[in-house]
Amino acid sequence: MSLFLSSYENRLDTKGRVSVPASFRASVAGEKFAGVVLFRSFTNNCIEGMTMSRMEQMAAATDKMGVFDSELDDLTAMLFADARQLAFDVTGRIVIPSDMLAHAGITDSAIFVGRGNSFQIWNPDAFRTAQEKSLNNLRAARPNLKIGE
Amino acid sequence: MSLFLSSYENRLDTKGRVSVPASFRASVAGEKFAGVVLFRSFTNNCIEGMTMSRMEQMAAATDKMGVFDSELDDLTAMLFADARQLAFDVTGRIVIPSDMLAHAGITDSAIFVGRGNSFQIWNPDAFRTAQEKSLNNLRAARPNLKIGE
DNA sequence: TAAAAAACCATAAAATACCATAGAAAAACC
DNA sequence: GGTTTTTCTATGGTATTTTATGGTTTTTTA
Repeated sequence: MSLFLSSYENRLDTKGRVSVPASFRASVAGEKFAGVVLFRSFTNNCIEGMTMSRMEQMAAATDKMGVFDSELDDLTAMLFADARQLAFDVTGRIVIPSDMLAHAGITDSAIFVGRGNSFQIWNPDAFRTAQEKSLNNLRAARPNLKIGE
Repeated sequence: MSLFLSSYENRLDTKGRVSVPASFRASVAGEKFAGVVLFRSFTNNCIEGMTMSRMEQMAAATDKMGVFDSELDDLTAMLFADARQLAFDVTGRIVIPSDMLAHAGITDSAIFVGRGNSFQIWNPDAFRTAQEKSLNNLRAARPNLKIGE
């Protein structure tokens, strides 16, 4: 799987269909499941997206914690119960379930935002506002990221 | 076996028949037993469900515990004595035994909840309450799940 | 033989596949 | 380098299939 990069704004049609950006589809190409897995973000009013194999990695991780371990119980409950697997149609579109659209406040168009190993889907205006805020936070905080050791 | 994802609410008819969600049936497709194994959850008022091969994995896992471990006695009693294997009918329905329905408080409709390598069956209202609680726990705890090593 | 379980049949709604097209991007060409 | 041709992408509409669900009949079993 190659990285999900850049942002693409696409329109939803009357049936809620929306094209997954071609570049994102290319990132999924080669996976055994030709589509994506979506779930509602816990932290933002947006939708989280990833490949099925990444989801399977998470399932494998929970197996290592013991079947009756309660620690990750809440997380896996939310993650798997809320997740939806959506296959691409012939032209590379998916239908985003209405509860997810509601959660993200998406109506007629959505923006797909690359996040490396995963991506997010936002209401375009909400995304731009959030980006502005992130930028201001960064300017205020001046994070001390070091690349060289 | 592919993952059990998402949640689906289905109705029970007068004979107690209920459709197993198509996507869950797809997850079972290819297994040597065309159906599911159910047992009463000991952590929640719900029903645990999985494939037969997953059940066999659990049997293998119990072998790793001490043969005269008293915990093992209780566990195997619940796991294997309580378990029922239910085959799909032609349209993909099963009849959930009445003692299990009683344990989960299910009457006229049930919600099938994906949990990755397994799934659960809940009374819909009870499930929504439990999910709400899980979400609140998550927001309070901010779990730090790492996929990459 | 009566009751329970399984197999069979039917259908409306929802999901999915199919077809078509205009514009944008990429490639080929002069 | 600029122009033409081709390919690809996003998007719209229609047709087909699948799914969930109800009811009836046949078979099993106790």
